[in-house]
Amino acid sequence: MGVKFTDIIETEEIGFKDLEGHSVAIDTYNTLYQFLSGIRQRDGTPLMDQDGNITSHLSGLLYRTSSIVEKGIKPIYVFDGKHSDFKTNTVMKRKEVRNESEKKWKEALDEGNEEEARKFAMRSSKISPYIIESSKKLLDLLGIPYVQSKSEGEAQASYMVQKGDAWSVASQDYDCLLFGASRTVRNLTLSGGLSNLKYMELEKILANLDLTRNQLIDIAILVGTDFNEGIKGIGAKTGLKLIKNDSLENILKNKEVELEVDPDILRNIFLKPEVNTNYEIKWKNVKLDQLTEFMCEEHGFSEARVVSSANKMKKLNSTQKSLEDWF
DNA sequence: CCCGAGGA
DNA sequence: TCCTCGGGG
Repeated sequence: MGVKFTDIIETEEIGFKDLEGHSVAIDTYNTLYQFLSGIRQRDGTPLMDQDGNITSHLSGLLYRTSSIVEKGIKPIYVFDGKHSDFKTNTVMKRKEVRNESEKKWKEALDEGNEEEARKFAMRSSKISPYIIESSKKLLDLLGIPYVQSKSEGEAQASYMVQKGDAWSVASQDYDCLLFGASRTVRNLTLSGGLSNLKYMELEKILANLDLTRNQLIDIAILVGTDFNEGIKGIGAKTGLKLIKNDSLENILKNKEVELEVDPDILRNIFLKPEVNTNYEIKWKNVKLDQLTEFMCEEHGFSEARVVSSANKMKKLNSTQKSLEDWF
């Protein structure tokens, strides 16, 4: 979900050409959730193999990854580690919504209401250990690097951009700005003939709003994040006005309200997140035999489609090889 | 969500 | 070349 900043943050329209040659650290949790909720039949049933294992995420991951590689983008997938204790409430709430939605999905199915069924099926999606493991296996076979975070995936991805190990983060959430990612790309999808890519640059956003990153974080804390509830009645616009004129501590004192967590602890979640600094980013060749074995034999995918996707992956190695040949 | 066939 | 739509696993 992330912090609700839509009302105060402008995004730039960009095209795939603007990302050509760049590496992108992808918020995997975000991406898998999109696939699991979106890739379904009309009545909400996800794609499944002959044994009943869900394959929606493998479908999405294979086709999207190969397509963005074909466009000259170099993906790095970043997986979540252990979430912060302060996120427990958010995680519990999401779990409750999932369970409720699963019930309502079944009910709608019994009533023969496909549209309703699909809506609730989408909300019932959950990322199980099987989903994670099978996704990592597919990435291995495609030769795409992935990095395991110690905490939030977005924190890790943002760190990698700060380090210069990735050019941009790809996520739907605004949280990466709080984590200090200088560049964030939204809607890194292929859907629709014309792409709907959006771009955010932290420096520009801060300059336009005339804020520091610390102030942006304080606005988020007032509005509410995955780690705290926020203050009732304060949205992005109000939060912006308040923080421009006063400190978070003073605002709270004047309003005679308290946060459930100490502000400095919340600030440090964004300013000093636990990250993995020991990772290797290397794009390798597709392991075609193992890929078809895994995707076609084990999970029932069409061989023609898998081979066609594998062919798109050659773009990565061709650009790398030509560089090696040069030196 | 993404693919690909087929029509405009 | 663009768009729609049915099916994918």
